[in-house]
Amino acid sequence: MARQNHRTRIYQAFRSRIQRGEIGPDDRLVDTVIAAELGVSRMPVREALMQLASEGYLEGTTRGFTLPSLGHARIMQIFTLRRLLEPHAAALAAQSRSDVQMDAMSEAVADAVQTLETGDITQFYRASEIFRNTWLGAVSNIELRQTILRYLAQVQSVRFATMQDPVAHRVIVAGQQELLDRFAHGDAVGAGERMLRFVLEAEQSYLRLSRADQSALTAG
Amino acid sequence: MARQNHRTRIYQAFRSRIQRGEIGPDDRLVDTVIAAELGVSRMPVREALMQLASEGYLEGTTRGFTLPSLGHARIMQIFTLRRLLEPHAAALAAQSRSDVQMDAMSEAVADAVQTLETGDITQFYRASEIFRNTWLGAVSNIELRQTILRYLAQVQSVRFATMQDPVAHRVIVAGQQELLDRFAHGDAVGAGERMLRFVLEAEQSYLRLSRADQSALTAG
DNA sequence: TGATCAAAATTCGTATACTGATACCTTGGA
DNA sequence: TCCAAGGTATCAGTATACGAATTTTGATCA
Repeated sequence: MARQNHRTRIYQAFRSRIQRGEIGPDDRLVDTVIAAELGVSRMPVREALMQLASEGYLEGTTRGFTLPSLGHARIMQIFTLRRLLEPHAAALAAQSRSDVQMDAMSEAVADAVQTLETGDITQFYRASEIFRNTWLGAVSNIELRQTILRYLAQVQSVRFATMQDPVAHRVIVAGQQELLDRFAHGDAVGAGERMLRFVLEAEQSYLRLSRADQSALTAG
Repeated sequence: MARQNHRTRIYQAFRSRIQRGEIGPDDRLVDTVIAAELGVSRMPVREALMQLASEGYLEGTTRGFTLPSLGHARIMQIFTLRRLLEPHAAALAAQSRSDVQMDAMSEAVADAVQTLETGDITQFYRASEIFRNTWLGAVSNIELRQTILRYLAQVQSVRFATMQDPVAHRVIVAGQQELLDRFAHGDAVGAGERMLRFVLEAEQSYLRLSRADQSALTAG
C-alpha cells in the first residue's frame, strides 16, 4: 500500500467520500476547515484536494473545492469514451478474471437483484460499485483500467442520479446479470458486446432522465 | 488563461521541457534545487512537480522526480489505448478542423518531409509535435483529446527514440502526408482508417526497435 | 428601498523552518 | 578487492506564518 502519510490518507478518505456520494453539490471543501477537523496543518489537506481536483474528482473554485459542474456536452463526451473503451476492457476482464473476483461479482449482482424488491437505492449503488470495481480490477491493461476509472470518477453524480430511476434500475441489474454470465464463461466477445449495450443503455437512460429533469442532473 | 501564479508557471514550463525532450532519463528534479534556480520557495515547485507526477509526466521517487520508467508491458498497454481512441479522434478532427488548422498541419508535414532529405531529427520531432497537437486540437470531444494527451505524455521518450530510426522516419512522414490528405477532404472514415494504420505502424516500429536495442528504449 | 463603497473576513498562494527518513559515502574488516 | 556497519548529507513531509486577492458584510446616502 501507499506509505501512510497525511496527504495520501486524506486523499483516499475524500476520494472514498466522493465516490460514496457523501459530498453534496453544495458542499465547499476548504483546506483550513478540514485541517482543523483532522488536527493537521493545511498543507497535506491542500495537496490532497488539489490532486483530487487535477484528477477530475473535484473542481477548484475561488473559494474552496466543490464537485465538478458537469455540462450536458461533457457528459455526452464521456459516454463516447465509455463506448470506445469499456467493451474492450470487459473483454479483457472476461479472459483474466479470477475465481475470487467471480465470487465477489456474483455476490454483488445478487445484492443488486435484491434491491429490485427492496428498493434500497443505497445498497444498489454500493453493490454496483463493487461489481464495477471488481471487473475493472480484472482488466489486465492497467493503463486502460486507470483511464476508465479516471473519467468515471467525473460522472459519479450522474450515475447516482440515474440509479434512482426505477426503469434504469431494472435495466442496469439485467445488464449486470448478463455481464456476470459472460464473465463466468470467459466469453470475451460476448462480454464486449454486452458491455457496449450496457453503456448504450446507460446513455439512453441519462438522455431520458435529462429530458425529464434537466436541472437535477446538470446541477453542480 | 490560467492565473499566472508560480505553481502554474512552473508546471507549464516543465511540462514543455518534458514534451520537448529536454529532460533526460538520468535527470533528477529536486524541488529545492529548482526553487533556488528560479528564486522562489520550495512549495510552488513541489506542487508543480507533484501534479506532473500525478499526470504521468514524472515519477516521484524517494530522491527527487525523474522521467517515468516505462516497462515494455506498459508501453504495449498504451498502444492498445491508442488503437482504441485515436482512430475515432482522427475521424472527429477530419470533420471539424478549421482552415487555420489545415494550414498549420500542411506546413508541419512539409517541414517533416524536408527532414527526409536533411536528416534533421530535431526538426522532424518538432514538426511532428505541431502536426499532432494541431489535429488533436481539432478533436471536438475534449475529454477524448485530453485522455489521449495524457497517455501520450507518458511515452514521449519512446516516440522520440522511434523517430531516430530511418525506416520509422519514412513510415511516419508517409502517414502524416496521407492523414493530411484525409483531413483536407474532411474524410472522417478515411482519417480513422489511416490513423489506425498509423498507430499499428508505430507499434511495429517500436517492436522492431525494442528487439534491436531493448535497453535504449526501456531505460529509465 | 435600493445602490454604492469601504471595511472586515475568508481563503489562496507562497515563504520559511523543522523533523524524520533514506540514500550515499566513509571507514574498517575479512 | 569486496562487503558490512555506521555516520552524514540530502530530501520529502509537515507545520506555521504572512501577504495578496476576493468575497462578504455593513454602513451611508440617494
